[in-house]
Amino acid sequence: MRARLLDATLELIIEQGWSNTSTQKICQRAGVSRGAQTHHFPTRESLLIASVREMVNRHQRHIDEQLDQSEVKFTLEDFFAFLWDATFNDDLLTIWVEAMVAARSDAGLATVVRDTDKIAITAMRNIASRSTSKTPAVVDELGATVADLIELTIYLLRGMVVQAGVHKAGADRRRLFELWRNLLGPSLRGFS
Amino acid sequence: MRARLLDATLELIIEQGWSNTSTQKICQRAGVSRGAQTHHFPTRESLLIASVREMVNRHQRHIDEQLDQSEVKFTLEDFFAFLWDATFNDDLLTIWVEAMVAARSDAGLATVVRDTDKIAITAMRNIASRSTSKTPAVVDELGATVADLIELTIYLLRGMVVQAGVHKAGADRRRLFELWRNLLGPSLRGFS
DNA sequence: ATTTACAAACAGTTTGGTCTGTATGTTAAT
DNA sequence: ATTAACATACAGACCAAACTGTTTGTAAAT
Repeated sequence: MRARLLDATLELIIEQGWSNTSTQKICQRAGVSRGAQTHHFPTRESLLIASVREMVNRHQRHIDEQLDQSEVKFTLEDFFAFLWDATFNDDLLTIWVEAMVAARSDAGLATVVRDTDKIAITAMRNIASRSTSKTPAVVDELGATVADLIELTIYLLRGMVVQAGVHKAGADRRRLFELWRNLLGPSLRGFS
Repeated sequence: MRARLLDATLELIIEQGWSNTSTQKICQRAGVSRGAQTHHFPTRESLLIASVREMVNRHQRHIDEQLDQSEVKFTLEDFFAFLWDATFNDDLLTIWVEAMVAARSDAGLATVVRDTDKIAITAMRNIASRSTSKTPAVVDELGATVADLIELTIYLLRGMVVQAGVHKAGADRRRLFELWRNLLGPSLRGFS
């Protein structure tokens, strides 16, 4: 029942956006009474936050499985492919951007988002470290670290997600992302 | 009176976000009766859209002035500095991101945003062409064009804006952006 | 005299949160 | 073994607030 509520919430955030996701719509879609909802989640905010947390957790578990599987061979190519998938073959980042934008004008939500965001970014770093050599220190003469490049890439993808919300066609985005990966090539060479 | 409404609208979008910007609040802040508001802008959407248009136009005028002034000396460094300013020393992009995210779940708004977005991006391209040599064709062996690099940069900045909404501190963002500029350097070398 | 600019009340809907009620346990006492 | 006390999970009505859009009214201007 909790699960049904969380699922319905995520669906609605995707379809109608953060602010158009009301508790009433959620209950209707989940086939749950409003009473049951308030029992499990006394406020709207707690429900939305819980749903986002749930999604992040699911994704995290999914990642862990995938990592445990491939164990050895995990190149930088793989890492970029992974980032792309997580961004555009999944609604994770769309929901996350919705949450971040909503958090800008909601102090309570902002603290939650801040914390989860840091966790997510360091998770990315850890994944990347599996595809690089042991010490992810300075990479090139510019003073860039692998962490920096990952952070830039994440920002880029977020910007692309915002764009994708309006311009559905994505062939060009794909090309641009590969271009970016190639631009990073020189800085990352010697690592993979 | 129209102007007062538009100003109040933009202020509220900044402070409280797109969806929390109601016509009532706008009227209250602008010191305008609700009757006057409905006279000039019959629907909420028309008012919000008009305010965004107004902001884009103001910015455009501002750009034109600045360009007419500097006329000759306008390097790529200048261009990146300009982009940074337009992004973080101005609320333009914050509002624009709010609009884009809202447009994802509002078909009517989406068409407006799409059009304005294309105009804005080509405007950026034109500005950049003032700092590059005449033919902005393929730049390097990767097949990147100047337009591609600009588009990537705009996406990056959008992602950073989303981030900035939650993490106010921006020293690190500044550093990352300069790193980005330097990464693009090799591809742009020979142009400025 | 007719259009324009503004004012203000109103209607209808939607919202989030509260409140009361009910059914199903579960524990503890006798 | 039965009863009393309490907790949990759900249902649904209710409410005050906020919202958008409409409508009616008024004053000024051309």
